[in-house]
Amino acid sequence: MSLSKVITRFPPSPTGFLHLGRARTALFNYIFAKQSKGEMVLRFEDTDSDRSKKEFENDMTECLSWLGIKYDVGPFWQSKRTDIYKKYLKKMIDDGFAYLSKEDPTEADRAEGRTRTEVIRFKNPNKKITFTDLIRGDITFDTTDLKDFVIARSVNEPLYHLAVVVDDYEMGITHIIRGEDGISNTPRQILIQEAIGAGRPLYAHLPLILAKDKSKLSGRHGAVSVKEYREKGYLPDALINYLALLGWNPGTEQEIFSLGDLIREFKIEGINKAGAIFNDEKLQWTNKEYIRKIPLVEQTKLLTKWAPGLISLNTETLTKLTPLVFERISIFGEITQMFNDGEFDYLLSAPTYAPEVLLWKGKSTTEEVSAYLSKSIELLSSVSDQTFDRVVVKEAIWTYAESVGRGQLLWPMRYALSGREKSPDPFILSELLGKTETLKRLTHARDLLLKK
RNA sequence: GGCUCUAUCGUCUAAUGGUUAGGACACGGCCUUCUCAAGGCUGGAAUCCGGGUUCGACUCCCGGUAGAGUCACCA
Repeated sequence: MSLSKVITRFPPSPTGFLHLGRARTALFNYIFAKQSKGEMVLRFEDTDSDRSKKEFENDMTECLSWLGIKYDVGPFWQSKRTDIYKKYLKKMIDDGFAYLSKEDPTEADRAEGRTRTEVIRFKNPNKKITFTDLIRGDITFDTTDLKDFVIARSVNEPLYHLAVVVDDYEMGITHIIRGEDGISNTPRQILIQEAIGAGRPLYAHLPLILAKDKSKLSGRHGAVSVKEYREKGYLPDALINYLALLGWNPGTEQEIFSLGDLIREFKIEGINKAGAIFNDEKLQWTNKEYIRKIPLVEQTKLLTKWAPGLISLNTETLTKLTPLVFERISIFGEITQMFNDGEFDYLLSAPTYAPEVLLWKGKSTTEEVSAYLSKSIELLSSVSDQTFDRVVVKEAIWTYAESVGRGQLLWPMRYALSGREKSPDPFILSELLGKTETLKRLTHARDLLLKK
């Protein structure tokens, strides 16, 4: 039992937008730190100045905050810590753990612009290293295969492994929770730890998030950044929920977890060993579960946010429309899609259509349908416009509709109101449009048939 | 290729020596129904292969096979 406080870290290199795999790593680090009453450090590993961009740093900070993943310490920038690395580098050289190595650039090196003639290499003791992974158990490597690897271009230009080890040591990191692709980096880093006299943190290597082809999920697989999922209209809580369950489960049949639930119930031993394929459909289902729990007023705001063209509708209509939309979408982007597909056009203006479409399955004649419409107009006219809602409208025409065959009336009625083959039912449409507009559209349809 | 990791329905997973191998997503069918959804009911679908250990292996051991990760003066 260690008495020291748990300190985890999330060390992205700002060379791209925050992607799902890294977000999940951050999530596990955060959850683990929180449930241990510990802290998480944020550190930008930007020693590669060519590839690191401020834009990506900002994206990472924003997405983390959007997801609700908070860091307690930092952020740190490795590019600002050169002096610290320099100190360790010099000591390692003095102690004989590293040395200046004369390099003779090969043809390939020259092609890649490596013309440096001196670098700092680690003096490999060539031994076997065994470390315990919290998820996988003992893992042994023979470091001989690593040769005398380069740890810095010069004392002022440290490379990844050196910077990581020094930082983890200086920042008091107790647990390194990272992706499985970090396993092969571990022996190198342990070697450096031993050289600088740092203790060994505990390791936990998470299974990778895989694409459909079972390879590591990456940019070439399409949308993989948190930013893109945010823009598609996913909820942060749903993304968190899905990501957490990809590779971890509580052993119960519970599928929905808030961040708080996760902090409470997470057990690092419950993490799986095998990589997991990222499945958009399950994510969508998860998102849908969350979307449904949003209060109506909030949903209505969301509706106009994702379909600004609806803003001209009055509040009452929007409020009635909201549940109709939310019962069929999984992500907010579908609202925009529906709007662009014209699914709400009937609310904004009277539809236009060819009169023939009013004949249900072609089983009735123009004369019959116009008569059905005339009768329904007559029936609806007697309904008070104060109580013109879906229940009353249904009551008013139901008996008649049954007598002529429901579809014979309901189909042309719905089509006359919406101008679409797929839409809410005619009763809801009537309520949405109001008595005046409903009668106007039905009359128009009837006249269209008579003229024919 | 070397090293390392992994292996239960199509996918995410439960079952840590004894279950008709469970759940979720997805898919099929039925009900409801003027359409599209939603909802209810329901169905099909898995322990990679071969040896052990054991009264008994999804589970433990060994060997295959397959997949993945990693092998930079990137991180």
